[in-house]
This record gives sequence, C-alpha cells and structure tokens, in this order.
Amino acid sequence: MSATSTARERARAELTHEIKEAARRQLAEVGAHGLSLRAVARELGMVSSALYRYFPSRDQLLTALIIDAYDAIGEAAESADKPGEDPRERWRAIWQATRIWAREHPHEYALIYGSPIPGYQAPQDTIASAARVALALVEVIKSGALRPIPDSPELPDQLRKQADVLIATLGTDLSPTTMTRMLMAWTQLFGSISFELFGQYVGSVDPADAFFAHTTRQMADFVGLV
Amino acid sequence: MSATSTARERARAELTHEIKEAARRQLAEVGAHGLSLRAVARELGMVSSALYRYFPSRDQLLTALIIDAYDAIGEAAESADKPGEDPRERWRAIWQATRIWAREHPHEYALIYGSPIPGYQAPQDTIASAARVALALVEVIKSGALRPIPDSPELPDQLRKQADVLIATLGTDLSPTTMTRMLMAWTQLFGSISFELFGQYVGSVDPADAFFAHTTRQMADFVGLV
DNA sequence: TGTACATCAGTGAACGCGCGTTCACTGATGTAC
DNA sequence: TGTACATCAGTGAACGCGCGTTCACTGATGTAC
Repeated sequence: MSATSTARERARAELTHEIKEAARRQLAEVGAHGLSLRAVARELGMVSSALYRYFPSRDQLLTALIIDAYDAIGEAAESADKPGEDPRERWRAIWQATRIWAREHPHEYALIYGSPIPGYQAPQDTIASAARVALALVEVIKSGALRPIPDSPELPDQLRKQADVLIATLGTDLSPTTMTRMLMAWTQLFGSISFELFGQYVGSVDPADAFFAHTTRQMADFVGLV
Repeated sequence: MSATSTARERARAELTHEIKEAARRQLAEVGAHGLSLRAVARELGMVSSALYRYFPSRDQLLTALIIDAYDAIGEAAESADKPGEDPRERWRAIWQATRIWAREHPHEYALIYGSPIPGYQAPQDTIASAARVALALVEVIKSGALRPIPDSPELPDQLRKQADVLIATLGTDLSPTTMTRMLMAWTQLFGSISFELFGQYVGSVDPADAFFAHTTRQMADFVGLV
C-alpha cells in the first residue's frame, strides 16, 4: 500500500524528526561548525553510522536544519499576522513575532542570519523559505492605503531596475520607491535583531525592547503605513 | 636598555604580527571555529607548541584578531571622514569606506559582526574598538546644522533613558531623538552590509551598490543631515 | 671589556581526544504469489 | 492465509585524520658585575 503509511515509514519519519531535534540541541551548545554526527547519534543512543540511513552527510543534515529554521521564523511571522486588522498593528505583530522567535531560538537564528558556514553552499531549496518574513511585510504594505512619501530622492538606475524585477516577480502593485523602502525596513528588522542577539547593543540600547518597538513604528512610518 | 628595543623584542613583535597574518589567512579558508593553531604554525614553518610563546591559547589569538578587526574597520571609517567637508559627503564617505572594508575582509567582518563563537566570551578590551564606526557617525551629526525632525513619535521611557545615558557618556549635545535615529542608522549600516555579504540580497538587490548608496542618502535624511 | 649567569625562543615527542565516512554484517519488516 | 524472497534499519569495527595543550630539552640572546 502507498497511501497509508507502514510502520516502517512512520518510524522513519519519527526518527528523522528526532535526529533534527537532537541536532538543534547540539547547535545550541557548539554552533553550526561544531555540530557533530557522532554527538547526535550518541544523544539518541544510536551508532553514528546509523544516521547515514537518514541523512547522506553532515552537510545535508545542516541544510535540513537551515530550511526548517527559515520555515519556522517565516511561520512565526505569518501566524502573528492577522489579515483584516489595522495595517500598523499587523506590521507590529510581524516584527514582534520575528524578534521573539529569534530570541527563543538564537542558535537557529544565527544559523540562517549569522556568518555563512565556510565550505557550506546553501542549495536553491532554501530561497522560498528564506523569503517568507519579507513577503509577510509586503502583504501588509499592499493591504492598506499608503501615506504619500514626501520628496523621496530619485532611485538610481540599477536599484530601479531591481525593484521593477521584484515587483514583477511578486506580482504586486507597490511603487519602486515603496518596494525599496520595504527592503530597507526588512534590512532594519533583521539588522536590529542580529545586533541585539549578537551583543552589539551592549552599552547602548541593551535591553532592546523599547528600541525595537520604537524602530518598528519608525519603519512603519518610513514605508508609508497610515 | 628599555627605551630602544632589543633584537629579541623586535623579533618578537614581528613574529606576533606574522602569526596574526597567517591566522587571518586561515580565517578566510575555514572560518573562526575552524581556526587551528597547528595550521597557523605549519604555515609559518614552526612547531605548534612554539606559538604558546606568543599567545597563551587559541582563544587569546582569536581575541587579538577580533580587536584588530574592530580597529581596522574603525580606522577605515575614520580616515575616510574629512572633518570640515560637507556633512552629507562625510556621511557618505564613512558609509562607503565601512562597506568597502567589509567587502575586502569578509571573514574578519564575519568574525566581528557575524554569529558569536560558541564558548568564546568577548573580553572588555573590545568595546572601545567596537564603537569607532558609530562614533564617527556621531561626529558627523554633531558637526552640522540639523534639519528639524518632523513629528517624531515620543520615545518610550526605557529608550529615552538609554539615550540620555549615551549622550552623557559621549558628552555630546545631540537630542535623544537624534541619538536614537543615529542608532537606527548605525544598525541599518551594518544590517545592509551583513545582508549583502551573507547572501540575503541574492534574488533582490544583489549587486547591492545602488541600494547601498540610496540607503546611505535615506539614512542621512533620516538623522536630519542637511 | 670580558665573563658567568639568567632569560627566553623554539623543538620534538607525547597525551588524550573527537571527527566523518565506509563496509560487511544481522535481524526485523514488508511484498508477491 | 502462508511461505519465500527482497528491502531496509541498525550494528560494530575500522580507516585516516586533525586538534589543543604540556613538558623537558637545547641553544641563542641579554644582563650584571
């Protein structure tokens, strides 16, 4: 039979899940570079070679963790969003949920938004998952009436073209100026989360709660949310 | 004699320098976690235990590299700045020099602005060096007449206090609102450099030259530079 | 200025450790007839 | 429904490797008298 799952299939899915869970715990202790298949196997009471039934290599396991992390933070942002509500409140909810996920999963966050892992090449599979938070922000901006943006400087040619391509790809009707501002806001969102988690705010705006909340509002203004 | 250096002292300074250079090359290949004293020693044709005459442990070598990196990017920003020139031009020069240094030293950049290294605790020594780019931005803002900031929202209490402390510590006369905006600009500067170097702009604003230049201008407006 | 002694740089062997991956294997689960 | 065969999960040993750090040592450089 193929539609209903066999005991073998269920066991396989479960163990695949448990391996990733154990790997995430590892991550928290030793970081991405230190992630060790042998340690993961040890934690599960298996022999290290058994993991090769589930992941063909250490890199493939890392890739799975990366995709999971992008999906988890994207999911957090999306499910905080309440379409139909006030756009500024939606914006706030998305920013806050993204930050909270990051604070609750700092090592998974570092895995996707921190230093690239030398020798590791991110496969194409990650890009759809990686875009989810940004897309949630775009949805909010699309949903509401926008305040006209005052005397914004002309976009340079290269940027204008990139914005046009993005607008076409996403099939939205944002202006290139607004699309560019949303890219800046998106950068600011992850820039401030990274600075907070990576310790750059120590000595200035640490703890960062108020700064983050204020930044959220300022960037809502910046993209023109009313 | 103590004022003039002995041959021993000169040799020691030189070798200390060469060890750090070799370590920086290592960094580019294998990242911070993969940095190996044995590999560094091998590159210099020494025996690994000899390095312990220069650095008491691998962590201390890493710390030295971190401080050097903060100082190098700070130095790049400071020397691009030309006090006396038009503030917006100074602002542009600092942003650009910071980005260029980062692009030319991506692994050293990742060392200081990427994921924290698990198990490694940054010592206090780094904080003065770490602040240099931000201080350069503060200098520019102090130097010029500022456009009044239109209807900015009230600062939350916590943030207001943090801004006041910073203003007192630095001995500047920026308003808390402007100080907060400069912290946002500073976050935006490193947020966009990190996104560029770490591959997050692939598929949107990569290459990031025009986007970065535009962001530079927008943030100059944002902090009120005329 | 010359000599005796102290300081320091660098050597080479060793300790104890962990890693990713391969491979031939056993025994359990699933499938076809 | 029962049996013969194929598939798959997990084992355990092994390969070849690199790591940080310690330690007793040799020989060169510096210092005090």
